[in-house]
Amino acid sequence: MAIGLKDSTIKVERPAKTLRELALDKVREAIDSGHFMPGDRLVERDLCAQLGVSRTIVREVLRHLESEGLVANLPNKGPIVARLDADEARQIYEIRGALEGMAARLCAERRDSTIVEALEGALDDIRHCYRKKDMPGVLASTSAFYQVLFSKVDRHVAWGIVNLLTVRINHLRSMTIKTDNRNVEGPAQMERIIEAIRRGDGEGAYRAAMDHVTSAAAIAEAVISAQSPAV
Amino acid sequence: MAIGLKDSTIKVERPAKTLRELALDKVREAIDSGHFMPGDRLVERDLCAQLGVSRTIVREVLRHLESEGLVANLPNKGPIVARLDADEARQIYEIRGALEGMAARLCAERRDSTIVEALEGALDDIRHCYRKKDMPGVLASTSAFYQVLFSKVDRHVAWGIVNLLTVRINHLRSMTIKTDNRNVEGPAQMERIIEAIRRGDGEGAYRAAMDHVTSAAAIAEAVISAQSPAV
DNA sequence: CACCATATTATGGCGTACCAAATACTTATC
DNA sequence: GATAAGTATTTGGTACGCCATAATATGGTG
Repeated sequence: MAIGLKDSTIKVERPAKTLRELALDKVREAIDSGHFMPGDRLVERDLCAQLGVSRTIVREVLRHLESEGLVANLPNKGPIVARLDADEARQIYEIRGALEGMAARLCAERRDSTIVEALEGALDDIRHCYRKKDMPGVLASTSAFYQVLFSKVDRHVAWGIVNLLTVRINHLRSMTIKTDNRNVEGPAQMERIIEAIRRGDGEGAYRAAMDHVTSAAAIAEAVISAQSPAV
Repeated sequence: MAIGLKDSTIKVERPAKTLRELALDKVREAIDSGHFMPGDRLVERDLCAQLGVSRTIVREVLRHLESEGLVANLPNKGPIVARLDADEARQIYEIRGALEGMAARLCAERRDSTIVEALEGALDDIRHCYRKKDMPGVLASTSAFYQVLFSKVDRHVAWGIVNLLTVRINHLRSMTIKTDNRNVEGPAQMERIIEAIRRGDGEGAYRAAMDHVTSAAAIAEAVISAQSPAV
């Protein structure tokens, strides 16, 4: 397992991550864990101190996050954690719907039983995490579910984009999965995706994947409008 | 004032671009103009000299391009201009199809006559550039056409992604538009998109946009397999 | 002559110090 | 009390230096 992308060799994934990559992960993690809230200023030298790295690194990390859309840069004022408004969130969910629907369709058309098995496995993980109330686990295994969808049909570019977008709505995701009934509705929708793929119904798989994202988006919309009554 | 991220106000776009942004544009331009070829090493200190900026800037630029996928970083060897293989190009065209199809559908469903007018205008530009054999102009006005598609339904996130992907296949694009008959086939396909939008046919607009990308992808595939007989 | 160990070089990774310009915050003066 | 002047704060940008590693050259030894 964990075949990765294309290396047939048995190389160690990350022999030595650079300090920059470590710092990047830390800051990203800090943002979507809520340690840095949207709108917070990210003062370079403060980050240097907190991360224990030089300004060079911090600047590169901030640029990277900026190009990912997690950080916004106010001219002559510096970087802040990007705010996510309802409209942007809506667009992100919409794009995910289009891409995940596409992947689901391709999976259905490929008629490969290992796809169904892998998806069932991921779905089991999700249900298991829900039962244990392991919410980070739910997020991770949900991502794993979709990763199967994309990687089984070798769509790593699309998967990269979905991942990029997902980071930006991560805090919304953690709220949507805690919603009443999402623990049964979510897996049920994913089961429908699997069903459509199993019977080779591309159109049905597309719609099922789309439905899943759409309902998540609806919950997210409710959440976002509840938490910011007045922008 | 300055509500935050999206300014619908009439602010001057770039009163003062930072040096870093200038350098970023320069390098990006150098890559897709072919000044730097895929596989070329991008030695930091050389770039400093060529651009006349400090290493800090160069590094930030390289990181940015890396996250855009235009530059790849070989561990312990440094950055090179990313190679684009046929499979990746195929995936990029596929994603563009999904997103542009989505935008076209939304345009059709909105039933706004100004959309049709704007698209006709852009298409006229394209035809005009073809007549003048102004190939960079064709590329630019084709982009403008699609930008209308996305911006008229306020999908700037999707537009951003399409743009990101487009940069990576830019040299392919410049070859596809030079293909025999593309100067009549391309505009004809775009006309069909407009027609579907005009009659409010969402599904038709989706398919027409998809067709246009698909045929471009087919040409690109031919080009890429012709220019690299053996990888 | 073949081969292995040791320099040298090129380059990325990382850090420090410094300057200039813009913004925000005080303070002093009238 | 309001305004002008001065002072931090912080980014944008530069210059330089150090270390680690990989590739290449060099040289010595059997």
